Amino acid sequence: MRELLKNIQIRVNERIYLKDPESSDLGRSIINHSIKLIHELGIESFTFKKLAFALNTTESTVYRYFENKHNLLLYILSWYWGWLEYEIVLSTMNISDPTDRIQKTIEAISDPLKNELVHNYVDLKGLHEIVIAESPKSFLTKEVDLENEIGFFVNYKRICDRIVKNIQEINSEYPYSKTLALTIIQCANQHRFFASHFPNLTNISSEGKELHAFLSDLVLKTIQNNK
Amino acid sequence: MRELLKNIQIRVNERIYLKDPESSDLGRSIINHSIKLIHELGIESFTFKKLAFALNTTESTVYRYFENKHNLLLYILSWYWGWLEYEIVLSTMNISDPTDRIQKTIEAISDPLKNELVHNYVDLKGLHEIVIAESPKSFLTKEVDLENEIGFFVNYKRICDRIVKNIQEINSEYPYSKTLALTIIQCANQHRFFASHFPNLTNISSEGKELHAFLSDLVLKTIQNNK
DNA sequence: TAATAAACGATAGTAATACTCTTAATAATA
DNA sequence: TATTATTAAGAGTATTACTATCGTTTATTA
Repeated sequence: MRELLKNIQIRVNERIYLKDPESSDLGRSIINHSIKLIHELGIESFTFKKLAFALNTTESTVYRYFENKHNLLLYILSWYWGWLEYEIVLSTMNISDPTDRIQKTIEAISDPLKNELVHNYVDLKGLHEIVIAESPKSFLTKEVDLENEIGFFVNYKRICDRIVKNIQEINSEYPYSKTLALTIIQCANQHRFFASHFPNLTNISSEGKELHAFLSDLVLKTIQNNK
Repeated sequence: MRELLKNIQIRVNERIYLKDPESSDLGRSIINHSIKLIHELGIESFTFKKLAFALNTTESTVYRYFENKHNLLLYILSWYWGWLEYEIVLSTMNISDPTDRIQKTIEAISDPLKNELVHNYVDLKGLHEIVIAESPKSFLTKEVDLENEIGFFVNYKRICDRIVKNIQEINSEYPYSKTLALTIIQCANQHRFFASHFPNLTNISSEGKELHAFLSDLVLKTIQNNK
C-alpha cells in the first residue's frame, strides 16, 4: 500500500509556479536540488544562481519555472502538506474511534518519517527539516493575504480542517477546535526546532520522541468532556 | 506604579549592538523609527537606507549602532521580552496562588497592551505587532546556535523559566513543564497572526479577546493533577 | 520527414541591497 | 583652546533578484 505513495502525484496550486515542475525531468530536478540546497543553506542564503549552478544550467531556466524563490518555497511546502495529508489519511484509514484517530494523526504530524518512507525523487527528510525551519517564513509576510486569497495555502488548510472535524467528533462542545487544531500542527514543528537548538527550553529530546506524548496528552485532556 | 515603567531601562545583551542605542538621542531615534518602519514594511523590505532617510541621516550612521538589520531586529525583540518580563512581574506581584498567577501571566502574554501602556519613546503597539509577525525569523536562521551561545535570547528564556516554575508550583509532577511554557508564549503570538490573516483557521477573533480563555483552559486542564 | 513550436542555454544588463571606507564637519570634554 | 568623539556626506564594491535577447536543441504535429 505504501508503495503507492512513492509515485503519487501531489496536487499543488498551479498559480504558485509558472511551469509545472512535475511536467519535466528538469522541473523535478529543480525541486529535488532546491530541497537539498534550501536545507543546506537556509532560504536566506539560497539563490537561483546557486541552484542553477547545482543543476548545471542557468538562472533564466529556473526563472521559467518559478517567479522567485519565495514561490519555490511555497511550492515545496505546499507539496509537503499535500503529502502529509496522504500520510494522515492512510494511517487513520479504517480506524473508527475518533480518539484513536486523533492519536494517529498527531503521530503522523509529529513524526512523519517514522515509516522509513522513500519517495521517488523527493528527499522527505530534508523536506521535513525545511518545514520545521522555514515554514513560518512562508506566511509571515506582507503579501500573505493576497497569496492566501489566490489559494497558496489550501493544502495546509485541508489538514487543519481534518483535525478540526476529528476534534469535534470527540467533543462537539469544545469551543476552540480550530485553534487547537492549528496548535497541534504548529507546535509539532516548532518544538522540534526548539529541541534541536534550545534544548534547555523544552522537555522534548532532539529526536523528538516525546512530542507525540506531549501533544496527545495536551489535546485529550483539553477536549475531554468534563467541565 | 505603572508610571515607573515609562522610564524603565530594559537590559539588552550588549553584544547585539555596536553602540548602545539607549546612550544617545540618535540611538533612541533609531529604535523608535526602526519599530515604525519594520512594522510598516516588514523586516524583508526594511533597509538601513530607508531608516537613514527617515532619520534624516545616512546609512553609515546607522551602521555605527548595529552591524546589520538582523541584529537590530534582535535588539528590539529582546527589548520586548525584557519589557514583557516587567509586565509579568508587576501583574503577578503579591499573588500567592500559583493558579491565579499563571492566569495573570497568560493574560500579560496574550494581551500585553490592555493597560493602555505608554512608553517614553517606544511604540509598544507597533512593537507588539512586530513580535507577532517577525519574531520567528529572529531564531529560524542558520546562525541561531552561535547567537544563542552569545546570549542573544536570554530575555526570552527568562520569561520561559518563570512560567516553568509557575507550572511546577501547580503540578510538580507534570513532565512537560518547559514544553508547555514555550507553547503558551509561541501560541499567543501565533494565534494572533492567524486571527488576523487566516480567520477561518481559528476561533480567535481579530482582537484576540478569546486568546486568554483558550490558553488558560488548555494549560490548566493539561496540568491538573488527576491521572 | 519536414515544418514548426516549445524549451533550454548562454550572455548581457539593471536596479537595489548590504555593506565598507574615507574625509570633512560638528559637538562634547579636558 | 586643544583634543577627542561623533556624525554627515559621499564614493565604491560584491551580491542579489531579477529582465531581456537570441541562438540552439528538442519535441510535436502536419
